[in-house]
Amino acid sequence: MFSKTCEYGIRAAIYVAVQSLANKRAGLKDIAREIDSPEAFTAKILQQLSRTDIITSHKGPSGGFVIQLDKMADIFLSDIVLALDGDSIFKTCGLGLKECSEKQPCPVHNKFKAIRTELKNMLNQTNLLDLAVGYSKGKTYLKLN
Amino acid sequence: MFSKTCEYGIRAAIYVAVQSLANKRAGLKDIAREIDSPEAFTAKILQQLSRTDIITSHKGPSGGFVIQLDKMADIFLSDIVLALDGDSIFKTCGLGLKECSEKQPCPVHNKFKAIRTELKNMLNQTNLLDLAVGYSKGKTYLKLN
DNA sequence: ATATATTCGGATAAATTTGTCCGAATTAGA
DNA sequence: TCTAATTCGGACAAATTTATCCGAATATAT
Repeated sequence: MFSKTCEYGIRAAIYVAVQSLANKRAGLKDIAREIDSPEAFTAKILQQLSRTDIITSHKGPSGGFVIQLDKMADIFLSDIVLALDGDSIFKTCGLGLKECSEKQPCPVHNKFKAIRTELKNMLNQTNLLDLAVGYSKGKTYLKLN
Repeated sequence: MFSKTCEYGIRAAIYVAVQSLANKRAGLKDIAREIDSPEAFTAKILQQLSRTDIITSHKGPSGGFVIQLDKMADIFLSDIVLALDGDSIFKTCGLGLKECSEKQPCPVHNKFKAIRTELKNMLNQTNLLDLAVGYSKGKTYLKLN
């Protein structure tokens, strides 16, 4: 469904959000440990999320990553997916046709459209604040225990 | 969503079904041309579909690939996906957690579950016969024109 | 029987994704 | 100001997916 980049990215963003809610900066090492992801690779992903203004980074001692509290409810999964995987999951034909449209549909065009619409809606409606709160309450997990 | 292997595989299977409905064998070259796929790669995929008994192959002159007419309505997209991509799309956690379950759900577990269920249902309900008939009627396309 | 057209299967190559390494830049704190 | 902790950015490496090549096996038709 999503690339590894995107999977790690979403998990990292949730963890950063959680820490931000507690007014703490999240450092790379902590993040990688808490979401069980490769550190250097995660660093790259955090950079991307930083460049796309989803998270804020701070260099130097006691540096780390933060998500602005007032933005948190307005950052949706779709924003993260778009930043990391691009819009292919929202647009690309299920059978890989370069041109697939109402006028020239692939054999599964309409059946896929329905599911993609649901996926799109879900990603557009799920924000980081809710995900972070759920995790903080111990209801969800970001790695296996 | 699907791998290239699976995209080509579904398109190839539909084309073979179409030819089978017209009581013709579909040769590799024809298939690759008509679905716009790399020939040698498509050959590998057809082999896999043959080994998993989704299509039948015939060697030698005027050989090629066929789908039994009486099986066609009972071959579903899910069968092809399973044969080529395995069951990961049906099972794997949306955020890549190795253990993700009701007891220990990732933050998007339930939201993904709903969509995956719809996808699963769709793949389980869509058979090759219907797809082939739609294509034969000129309603759908397997490559860009 | 022989020639020919085809699929089969193994090895290999190219492209992409995933992941690592390391020095540079930055910044907080002593 | 100096040191140390951190992110940044570029180059590189490994793994996986996608794709190609070619000889072997097989079957048709002459």
